[in-house]
Amino acid sequence: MAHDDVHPVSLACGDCPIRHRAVCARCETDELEELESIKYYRSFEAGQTVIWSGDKMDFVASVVSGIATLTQTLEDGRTQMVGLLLPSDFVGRPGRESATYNVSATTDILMCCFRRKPFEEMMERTPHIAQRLLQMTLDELDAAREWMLLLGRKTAREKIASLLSIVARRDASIKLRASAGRMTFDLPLTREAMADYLGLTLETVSRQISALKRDGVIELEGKRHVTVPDMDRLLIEAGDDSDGGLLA
Amino acid sequence: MAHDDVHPVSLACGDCPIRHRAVCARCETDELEELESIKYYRSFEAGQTVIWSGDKMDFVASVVSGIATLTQTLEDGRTQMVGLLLPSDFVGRPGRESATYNVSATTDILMCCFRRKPFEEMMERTPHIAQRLLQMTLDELDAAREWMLLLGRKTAREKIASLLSIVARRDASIKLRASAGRMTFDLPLTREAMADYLGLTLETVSRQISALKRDGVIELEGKRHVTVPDMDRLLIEAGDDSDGGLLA
DNA sequence: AACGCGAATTGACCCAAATCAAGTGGCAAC
DNA sequence: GTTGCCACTTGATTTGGGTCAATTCGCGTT
Repeated sequence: MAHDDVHPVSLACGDCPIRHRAVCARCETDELEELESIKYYRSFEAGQTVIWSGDKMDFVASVVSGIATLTQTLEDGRTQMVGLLLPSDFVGRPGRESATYNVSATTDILMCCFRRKPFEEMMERTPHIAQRLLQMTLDELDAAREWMLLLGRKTAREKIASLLSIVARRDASIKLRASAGRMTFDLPLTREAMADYLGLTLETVSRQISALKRDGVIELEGKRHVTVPDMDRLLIEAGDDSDGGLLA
Repeated sequence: MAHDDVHPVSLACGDCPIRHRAVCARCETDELEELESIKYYRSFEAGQTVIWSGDKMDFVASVVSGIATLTQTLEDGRTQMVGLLLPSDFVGRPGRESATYNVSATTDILMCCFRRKPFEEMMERTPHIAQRLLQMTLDELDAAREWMLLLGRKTAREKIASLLSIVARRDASIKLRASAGRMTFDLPLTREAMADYLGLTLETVSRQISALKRDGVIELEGKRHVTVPDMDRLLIEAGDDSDGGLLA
């Protein structure tokens, strides 16, 4: 309902919290200055839609803070999340006129937007940007492929355990804590969003979370706050690697 | 069983059938010459494994001819295809030591391989390569996301219809024929490979193909040769867009 | 012509997850 | 403190696709 949108704030790139992880990570000072000249900030409230699939999109952007989702829909309303956007993640595709997915804010978010045309031109001239974007895109492709394995072959219980371990791992990496043994974190998603992520119904999500709780794999405080007493146990439930991914 | 591998043939890049669609598409003559110096050909027979997930991989490559698959596996043997590699598609990730997926030849294939280290160095210096690779990777990411919608939300019948329409569309684009009305093509995959692609069992694939035949959506000649009398009908069965994707 | 073999089909049965339908619990508004 | 709303839970029932098992269909070999 609210509009917010174009933001008064103008953060200097040097002070930006995602400076070293976003699409601008490899940029030199002079390149940053050029980016500054084509950037602007927009913010959205939790629940708002950032862009509708098919809409004209005259910018690309980085998520500065908060969480957003990419979703695809069949006409009869079935929806599948195809991307989870965390701080530093990139939205939009250079060279593409219109959006191919719905983008929605899950929490309040702040986005650093670049006007598309100037950004594309700059990308042609600035290998640092194209190189970084390539790296990020390859990472996303890997994530998408892992997700495909989950969607195609895992059971509901394994899907939930996988999602929990992904959130736990991410949370640990932000807080710089080891992702082993006992862990605690908040679920940034509603049951429905989890269902859309995992290709399940929200009822099944709820039941499986209850089952994992009953079996002592997780502990719950309220609906969203999760404690994992034994991370290895959770990883086994997720069905990935028997060895908690210590190698490689 | 057979070994083939390093190929005696040395095709000049100028005469290469995938010259204008592969990772080298944007390269100038001098850049091509440099690529020539680090490239070599390898061929594999249908059914052979090109690389095992986790193996050291000291090359990246383009598929020149034939079809290969990328698959991921859970320890208990459940497998999911996560990529279908057609001529001009790229295999391997610059900057990564070892393979993350199993790559197998579905038909006999020929691959144009580049030694990884020199390729990576060249990519740093040659924006044309990084730019093209970015474009290709973004396309693959889009394909992966469409695939995720299929895996997460489509019914078995819709999955089969979607796969058939993908194959039909690709076949039409190669033969430069309109992809409307009556169409005929060969399935390049076994029932099992289709099942791995779609997150189904091979029995379900077989049953749904029989059902589509029974309902007149497709006609079969042998196991592999398919005729679609009405492409629009198939697209409706696939569940994507009610309007056969005429817009955009 | 008989054999063997892998790919595919078909049937009978079963089960995990979807669907349909009540409830519960927390919290903001009046 | 009552009302209403929304996110979530839980139960009963159905069902789509998986599992197990038997054939069948090419097709190359001898």
